[in-house]
Amino acid sequence: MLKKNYKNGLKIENLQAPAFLAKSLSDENRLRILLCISNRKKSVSAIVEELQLSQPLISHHLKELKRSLLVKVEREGPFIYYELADKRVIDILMNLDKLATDLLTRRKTF
Amino acid sequence: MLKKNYKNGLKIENLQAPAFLAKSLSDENRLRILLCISNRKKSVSAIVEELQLSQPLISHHLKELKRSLLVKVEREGPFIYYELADKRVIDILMNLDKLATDLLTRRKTF
DNA sequence: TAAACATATAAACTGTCATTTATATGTTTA
DNA sequence: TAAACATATAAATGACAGTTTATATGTTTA
Repeated sequence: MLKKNYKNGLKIENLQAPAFLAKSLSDENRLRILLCISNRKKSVSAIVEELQLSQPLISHHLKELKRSLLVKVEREGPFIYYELADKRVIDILMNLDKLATDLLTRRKTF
Repeated sequence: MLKKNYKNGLKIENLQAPAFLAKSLSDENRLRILLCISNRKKSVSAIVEELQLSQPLISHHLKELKRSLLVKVEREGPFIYYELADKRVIDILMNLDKLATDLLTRRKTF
């Protein structure tokens, strides 16, 4: 029995990984965190300060981002620094944002 | 007060749209549906047949995909056809899949 | 118009998730 | 070692999402 590959390289029976990554990107606060650390690693308290969210909430989302392997963690004294594991996630975010904008524009135009 | 733009064009205070799109892409069955209609429009029953999921479940997910503007709908007689609203969503899926694969590989390697 | 078919909707259930509040762990400094 | 600080974890809560079962809507055909 032939399984379709959809020439994209995507296999219809194995979409668990991209779905899991997308779920990690589906929360606005997590996107803020990713953007916040997109240029350099930052400590939890620095992220809390920048995003004006509670420390437990930031920690919770960082844990989620770590679970999906999107961030790397590093200790330096009392501080714990988080950084992007792969900058390509920012490109994906840009593409998502562009697509969303275009889809919304089309709906309003037509 | 200057708001950072993160040179990516992404504004940290306006990530609602990409987060919403990502949420739509966060379910494996919805990704299957998107892939299933990636080449040509298909009727609901055709999708049900291909993916071997219940008809109400497919309808439910199609409604969700329509809500996020990712699919277009068209009636032809008794059939209702769904098609991709924008093929770029497939590129995004490919990038998500590649990133996921690489992240997982790295974890197992190091 | 009645029967058959395609699709959508509703209700119910279960599990998951984001957030808050409170507390614990671990590190540095005095 | 005690106090101060940085971060993580736990418990509780309310909201939401995926699935199933049952039924409704809408279209075609006999």
